[in-house]
Amino acid sequence: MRRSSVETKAVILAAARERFAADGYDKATIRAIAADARIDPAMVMRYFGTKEKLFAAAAEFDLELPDLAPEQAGAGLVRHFLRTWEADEGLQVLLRTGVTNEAAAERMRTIFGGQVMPLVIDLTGDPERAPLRASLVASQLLGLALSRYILKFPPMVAATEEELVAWLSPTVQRYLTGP
Amino acid sequence: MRRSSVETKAVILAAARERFAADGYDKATIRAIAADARIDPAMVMRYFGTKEKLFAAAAEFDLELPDLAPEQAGAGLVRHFLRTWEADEGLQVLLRTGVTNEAAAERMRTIFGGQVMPLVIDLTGDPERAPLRASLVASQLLGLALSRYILKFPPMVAATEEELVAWLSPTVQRYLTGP
DNA sequence: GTGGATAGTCAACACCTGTTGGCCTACAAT
DNA sequence: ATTGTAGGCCAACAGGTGTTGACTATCCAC
Repeated sequence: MRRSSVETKAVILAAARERFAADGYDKATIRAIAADARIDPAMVMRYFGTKEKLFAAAAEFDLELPDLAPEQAGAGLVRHFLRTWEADEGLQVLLRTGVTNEAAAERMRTIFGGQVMPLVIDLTGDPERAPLRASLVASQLLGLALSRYILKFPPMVAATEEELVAWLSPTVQRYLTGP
Repeated sequence: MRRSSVETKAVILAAARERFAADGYDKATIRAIAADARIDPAMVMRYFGTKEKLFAAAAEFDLELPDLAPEQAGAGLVRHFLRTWEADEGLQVLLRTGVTNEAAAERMRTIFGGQVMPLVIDLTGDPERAPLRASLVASQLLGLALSRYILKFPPMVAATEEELVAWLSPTVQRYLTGP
């Protein structure tokens, strides 16, 4: 079969995102990704050069935080995070591999540091405690993702979005703006 | 050199715990563990049979939750968790590999489900919501470990034990006994 | 129709993995 | 001193990994 270059590249990237998200960096082999894309492993190298570059492309990700009213920032963040996680595999890719891969961990740090911190400063006007506040928020949000989507604690899997928002919002709100 | 059988086995196990804790299951190779223990890789197989069995031995772990007064359960849990994490590599081993390994994830579920849930029932007398409460506690505690020890968010690394306890206790306390 | 570019395949490479069996070698009991 | 046992090492296996280069097949422009 013969496809256009950009089409094939997109197919490979989609397969890579799925595999990386499901298995992490090491277990997601080039051969498996190529098989998913119904293509020869050599094509993956042709289009992306190296496994690391393919990973970098697959882990492209942006939190895209919306504007949030100060008193609803906690609830808004939790809800936004849950939906982003389910809509975009990028976060899952990063978490699954960030645990054993320093480069992915670094990206995680810049994503949360770089995107949540400005929100905190905007909400509190206090740049000094903003880094810690942002990290606390990240700790709860990533703990949520870990227990619900990765480790799959049954009660977390069974909970509805609204239940989780109700339980976690006060926590996140306090980390953002509380004493 | 010649050591006693039990001695060598202990040396191997110690090296394995370190390697698994630092690198996770896949990247911690038998050869690397053997090199750390200054021994031939074949010895590892001789004493533990297989890599999976070696991992099972290295991931042996118990939370050993203490008795906690109801109104200090949150603070007590956070402090106990932090100290356990730093004293025993078992938790780190489990988290690093549970992210990409179903067997380790299962152990994680039974450890937190099986040990935190009774505490919740004891504190609240409400068995119905106990599983969700325990999972929420786990989400925050594991999120703490993830951001501080694995992803190494700088503000979380820099924070003192007391600061972290102060920030996280209200959260954990509310998950345990709050509305 | 013919040429050249471009999508795709194949087979092999060098390396690393867990795992195995045979071979030493030091010790303790006889 | 001899022997049996148990700790330890070596070399190799079979399979899987990322990566490479030569080769084929298809399309489009002329």
